[in-house]
Amino acid sequence: MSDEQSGAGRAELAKSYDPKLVEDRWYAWWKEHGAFRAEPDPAKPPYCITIPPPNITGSLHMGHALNNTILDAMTRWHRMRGFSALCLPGTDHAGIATQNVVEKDLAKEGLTRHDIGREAFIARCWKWREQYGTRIYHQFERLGCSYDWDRVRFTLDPSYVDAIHEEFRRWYERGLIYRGVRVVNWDVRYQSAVSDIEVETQERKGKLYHFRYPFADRSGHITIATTRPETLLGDAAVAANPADERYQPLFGRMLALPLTDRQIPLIADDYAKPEFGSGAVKVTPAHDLNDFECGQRHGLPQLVVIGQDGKMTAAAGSAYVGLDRFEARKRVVADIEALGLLEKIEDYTIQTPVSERSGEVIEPLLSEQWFVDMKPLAQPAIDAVKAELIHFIPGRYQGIYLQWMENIRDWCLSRQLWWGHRIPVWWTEDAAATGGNLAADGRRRHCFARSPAEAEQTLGTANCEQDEDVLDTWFSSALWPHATLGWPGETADLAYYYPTNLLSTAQEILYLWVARMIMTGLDFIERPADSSPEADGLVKSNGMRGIIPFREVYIHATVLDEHGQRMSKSKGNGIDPIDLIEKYGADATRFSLMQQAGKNQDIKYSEQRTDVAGNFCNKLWNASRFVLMNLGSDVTGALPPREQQTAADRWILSRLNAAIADVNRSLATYDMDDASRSLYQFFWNDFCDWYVELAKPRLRAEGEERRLAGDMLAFVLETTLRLMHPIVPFITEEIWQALPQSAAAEGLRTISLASYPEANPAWNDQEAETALAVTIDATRALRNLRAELGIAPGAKLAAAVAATDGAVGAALAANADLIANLARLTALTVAESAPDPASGKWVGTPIVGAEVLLEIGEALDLGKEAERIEKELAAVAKQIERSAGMLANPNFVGRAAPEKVEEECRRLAEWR
RNA sequence: GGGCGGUUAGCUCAGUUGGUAGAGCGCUUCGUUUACACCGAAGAUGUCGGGGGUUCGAGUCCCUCAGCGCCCACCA
Repeated sequence: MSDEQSGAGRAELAKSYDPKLVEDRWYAWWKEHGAFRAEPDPAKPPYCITIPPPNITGSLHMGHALNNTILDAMTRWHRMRGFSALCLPGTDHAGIATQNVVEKDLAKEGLTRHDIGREAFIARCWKWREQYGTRIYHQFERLGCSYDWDRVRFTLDPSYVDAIHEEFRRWYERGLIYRGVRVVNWDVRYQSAVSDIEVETQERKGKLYHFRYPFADRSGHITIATTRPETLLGDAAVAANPADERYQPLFGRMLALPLTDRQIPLIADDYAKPEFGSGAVKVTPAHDLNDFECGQRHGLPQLVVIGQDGKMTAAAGSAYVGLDRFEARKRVVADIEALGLLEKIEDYTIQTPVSERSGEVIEPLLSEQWFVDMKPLAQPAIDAVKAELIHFIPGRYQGIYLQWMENIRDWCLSRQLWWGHRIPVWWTEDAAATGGNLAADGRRRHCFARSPAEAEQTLGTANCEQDEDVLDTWFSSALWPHATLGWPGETADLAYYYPTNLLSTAQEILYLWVARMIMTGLDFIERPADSSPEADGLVKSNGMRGIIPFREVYIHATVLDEHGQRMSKSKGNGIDPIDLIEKYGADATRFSLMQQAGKNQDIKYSEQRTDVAGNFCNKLWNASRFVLMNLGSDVTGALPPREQQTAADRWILSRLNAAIADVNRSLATYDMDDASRSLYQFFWNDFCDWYVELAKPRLRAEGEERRLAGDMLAFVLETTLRLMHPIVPFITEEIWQALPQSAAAEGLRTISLASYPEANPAWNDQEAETALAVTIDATRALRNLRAELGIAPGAKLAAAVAATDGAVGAALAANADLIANLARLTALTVAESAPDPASGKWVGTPIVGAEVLLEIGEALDLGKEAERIEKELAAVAKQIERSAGMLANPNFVGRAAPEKVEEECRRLAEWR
């Protein structure tokens, strides 16, 4: 950084704070000087966060802004506390999302991916990623995130491919990854399977159709109900509950399936619920998960009548083949009606599965896919959380996590896409092949291989091909914490930074991502049980300890718009954090987010809050400007010795100490709202409103007094800046650089590497707190008296404070300057002699431990004074009534804690 | 159908182990005291969603009802 930017020797700071002149400049400087670079350092404790990698298609939204501010604040906090703090950034290749944008690009040229072929398409994806995929990094920089950009990772990096291969190989060889024919969630638009957790259930208005299925011998019929008539063409049976007396005599009889020439049996299966409709349900094994399972129990045929393209297959019959599934639905209903088999149609609310990515109605479809057997992986992940090796914050998410993990189902891994990690499995139909595994069809063989050569070697034939599918994107993100640190290599980073400390994310990916990282971490990262701390993981059957990926999981709130609506592109109600940064600055944006980031489930974001946070930054700026303007060359910012401190000095140190303790405590528990509140109140109310005002006369003094006042101001301000820095990094750096203490900094001169304030019990000062409490109370009471009595602003009257409490009296006696200040702050004069209330020239009002008196003399407006006294009397009478009432209650006196009773006695005495 | 989180001033939200309800914004009235009008001073504003219980005492603990939101779930 050049001299004119360094701050030292600056003539004068601008009158109001302009983040634009500050933020980009400091970020560039931090980056250039490697302020956020982290290296394993045995002399320091490690602190590590691997940020949730945003999709390369993504741009910064409010959720990112919230989360990354939390991550950055935690990183900066630890870095300042002497940790080797690494916050590792990266992006996710986002299979479906990226493929979608690239396909849209192609569509503009009138092309589909099939026109250009797999290789060219993937090349286009890479090109797109180079052009747009790193935009979000710059946005993180705008936000002030102190990430180590030398370690940025992408889920398709060559080293990441190694990690994927290792993951796949281990699970494949253990038989956890298997090939299965199942009903999967089929996304018709992408023509790919999607996982259960990427399917969202929406309530949609639909119809419930009641059809009659005649018996094959024409001796009557059975009525069934369905919401998906087109699946009738694939029916393999009708089921009724075995306990259902209506159907008991009929089980085993055959029905003539309408619109087809097939006959299907009436079977008994308790999946049919007698109370629903007629109690009989049609069974379509290839197009419904329940029906599939039912079909397996009864050995029913699996007839696929809807194809991967969402159109009816040949198996649906010549009348329907090629029709879109929804068109076929209409046709089937019409044809059933024409046959006189339509009993009725009811309006019905259908729980409709919808693909989160495409918005298309999911088609349950029988297909062959790769799956992961999750149960053996889930168990350690359950045990580790139950053993509290991983903490959830807020704690309620532990239960939510456990409940889901205990009911986990197998994970469909394969996706029929091109952009992603291609499945490292090779197939052959070569009868001469001997290696690998025999597929279920008894014909093909498959094996794991990283390359064609490896496949050829394992299978024993060159006549083989790699699996066409790619892996679910979450298969790669599941490895994020350890893969970014170098796994499967045994790197220094992995040894030092793993397990990481914090994973903070949105609640909707608790299962999708968090749970899976826990499973992969515990499964893949192993350290000798005797050398690795118990808190890092669980001992496995092989005697090694499996290591957790992170110690704490913080689930942050969802940012909603000011009306409580989810922000979405389609509603157009989204707020762009970059717009906020442009308008109010990154610090204001961060501070307002932190103020709202408590343990709440959602945040209704209103721009007004950012505006207010901007005012706070301006206040910080101006108070700092005032301090800097009053520093002489003799001011070093060193804390004056205690005997040279005034009561106000000791008071502000006492308040500062409370704030330091509070902020540290709050950050440790992720109560970012409490931390922000403490900073705001300490700085604005204690420091600006009182301390700076009390310091003004001293700053106008000459010599030693002025220097001491300057040292105190600089000391408190500098400490406060360090205390605030994790939340508002830019403005604190800008001001800090201008303070005398920064010149003394060792190493790289930046607040981001300065030490974080720690609570110092020696600063607690009850006497100073008492002295200042009475000063503040008396000032307020006198101002109030002036206002209520309608005393003109210019009128100089005498004031006095008479202590009614010993400690208050002692504090006042010991600090004569406080009374002088009080007079200045209320524009009154100090009474020269002890006031004589009997003179009738004085009015008074009680405060805690004292009475304040104002010599009003002939200026007294009797009407206003009577009004004021009446109001005061009423308030006191109410207090007395309450205290007396409580003390007259034998139950209170007998059962309440003795100190509570005493407290009421004291109060009553005081009011009287 | 299960599970979870809210319901406190006009608005957005804090309220630690039960002991006289707080902040910011907004509102009213003053104020050009050379850090700040993105400011300062003073002030008004609450049956703490309803009902019941425990307790000397409940915004805080228990039960119940209402209403809002979120997550999970294979009922045609």
